[in-house]
Amino acid sequence: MNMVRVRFAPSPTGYLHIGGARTALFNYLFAKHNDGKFILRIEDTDKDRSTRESEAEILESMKWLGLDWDEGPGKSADDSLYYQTRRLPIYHAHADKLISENKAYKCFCTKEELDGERKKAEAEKRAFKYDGRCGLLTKEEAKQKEDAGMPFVVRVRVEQTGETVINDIVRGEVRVQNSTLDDIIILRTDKMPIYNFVVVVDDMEMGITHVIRGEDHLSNTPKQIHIYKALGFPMPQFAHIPLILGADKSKLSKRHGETAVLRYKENGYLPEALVNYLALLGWSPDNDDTIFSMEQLVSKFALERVHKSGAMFDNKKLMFINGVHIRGKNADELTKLCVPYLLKSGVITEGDIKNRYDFIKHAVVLQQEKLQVLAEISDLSSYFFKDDYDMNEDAKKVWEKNEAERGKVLEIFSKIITEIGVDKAKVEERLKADMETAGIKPKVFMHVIRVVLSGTTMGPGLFDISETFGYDKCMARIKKYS
RNA sequence: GCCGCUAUCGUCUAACGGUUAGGACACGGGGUUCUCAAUCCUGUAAUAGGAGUUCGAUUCUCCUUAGCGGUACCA
Repeated sequence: MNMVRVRFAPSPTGYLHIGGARTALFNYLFAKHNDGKFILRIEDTDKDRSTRESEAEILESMKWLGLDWDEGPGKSADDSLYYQTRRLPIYHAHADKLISENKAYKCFCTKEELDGERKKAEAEKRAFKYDGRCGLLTKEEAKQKEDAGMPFVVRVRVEQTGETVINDIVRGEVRVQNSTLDDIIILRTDKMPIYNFVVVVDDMEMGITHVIRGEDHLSNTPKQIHIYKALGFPMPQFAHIPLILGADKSKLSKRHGETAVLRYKENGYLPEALVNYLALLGWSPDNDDTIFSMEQLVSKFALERVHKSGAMFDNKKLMFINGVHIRGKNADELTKLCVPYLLKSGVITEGDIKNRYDFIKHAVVLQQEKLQVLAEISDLSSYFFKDDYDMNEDAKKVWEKNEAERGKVLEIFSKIITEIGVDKAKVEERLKADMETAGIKPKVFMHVIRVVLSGTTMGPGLFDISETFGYDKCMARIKKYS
C-alpha cells in the first residue's frame, strides 16, 4: 500500500472545539497506526470570518492534545503551502482548465436572483435546484456579458443522469441520484474559491489518501466526487465519522456548554484523559479496556471499528477517566500540574513554590486519589496553606456535639506531639493507646482533631495531615480552639 | 419540503445468523475505614415498532416511526 497521508483541515473561524479535536485525533491515530503522515492545513477561504487569533488557538490546542502534525504550519520552509488563501493561483489554474475543457462555465445569475427563486420554491414546497441556464449560453453570449462587466461565479457541470456512489470505510456504499445535484459553484464572484473545490484540489495536490471527517460532510461528498472526476484526479478513500452530540442529541455546539478544547485545559483536564475519552466516542477497542495512553490508541486504532451513530458527550465519564489519569501521575508530575491552579486561586504564592515546594507536594499528593479535575485542588487543600479559615457547618456540628470530650482530646493530642513529634505511625499508635486509657472512642477523638486541624469533616487520613503540617502548625491550630 | 445518515441499558459501547445480550460511566446496596475519596464485591437497567428470509434474527431485506445531518457565492 502507498504511504498513508491524511489531513485535518480546520477553518480558523473560532477555537478548536471538541468535535474538531476528535476528528483531528482519528486522523492522527490512523496516520500513526499506518506509519503515515498527518498533515495540517488551514482552510481560510472564508476571509470574513477567519482570524489569526483563531488559528493560533487551534494550533495551541492541537499541540496541547499531543496531536502534532508532520506537515503544515511551522513544519516546512514555506508555510504558505498550507494556507488556502496563499494558494489561490493553483485553484485558478484548475478552474481555468475546467472552463477551457467546457467542464465548467461562468454563471452570471446574481445571488439575489437565485435567492428569490429559492424562496419561491420553498413557498411552493418544491426543492430548489439551479437549472444550469448559464451553462447553455453560447461562447459569444457569455463573452458579451463578461465584457459588459457582469460579475460571475464559476460552476462545474454535473451529469444529471445515473448515480454517484461513495465508498465509505465506515458507512459502506452511499448512493445519491445525480439528478438531485445542481451545477457546483467553485469560484465566487470575487474569485475566491469555494470549499468543495479547494478541498478537492488540495487533497489531490497534497497526496491525501484517506479523507477522514465528520458525518456532516457526507452530503458534500457526491459534489466533491464530481469535481474529482471533472479534474481527472484519482479518488481518495472516504471515512465519515459520527458526530458528537449534546444532551439534546443535536450536533455539539456552544449552546451545550463548554466546547473549546482550551477551556478543558483551564478547567483541569489532562490532555491524555481528553484524548482517551474522545477516542472512545465512536471508536471501540476489540476488548473491554477503557483506559488508554496515546501510544496504546495508536497501536489499536482501526477505522473499521468506528461506529456509525452519533455519540452524546458525557462529562461524567470524562471526569472519571480524568481521575484515573490523575491517579497515574507521580508526585512531582502532579505537583507541577496543580501549582498553576493553586496560584490562580491565591492559595499559594510564587514564593511558596521556591520556599515550600515539598510542603506543597505533600499536600497535593494527599488529595491525589480524590481529584477528578486539577482545579479542585485549591478547594480541597486550601487549609494546608491558609490559617485564617473558619470551621464549615459540618465541622461545627462535630465540634459542638463533642463538647464534653473535646478539651481532653486536644490536651492529649498536643501532649503527644510535643513529646514524640508528628511521625504518623508513632502518633497513631500512641494516640490510640492514650485515648483508650482515657475512655474516648476513636470516632470522637479522630473527628475532633480533624475539624480543629482542617476546619472540615472530610479529607486525607488524619495522621497524614498532622505529619504534613508539622508540630508548629498543629499546635497553632489547637491553640485557636483551646 | 427534498436528499442522505442513524437506531442495543439513562450515557458510551460489545456481540462469524445460535450468548443467561457482555463491559464501562452514572445510579443503588454491601465490605474496608477516623471522614470524604480510592478500592473490592454486588444490584437495577437495553436490542424503537411491524412484516419478511431462516430450523433460528440484535445481526440480512423491506416498510413505519423517531432523531440527526445537509440543502449557502460557510467550512
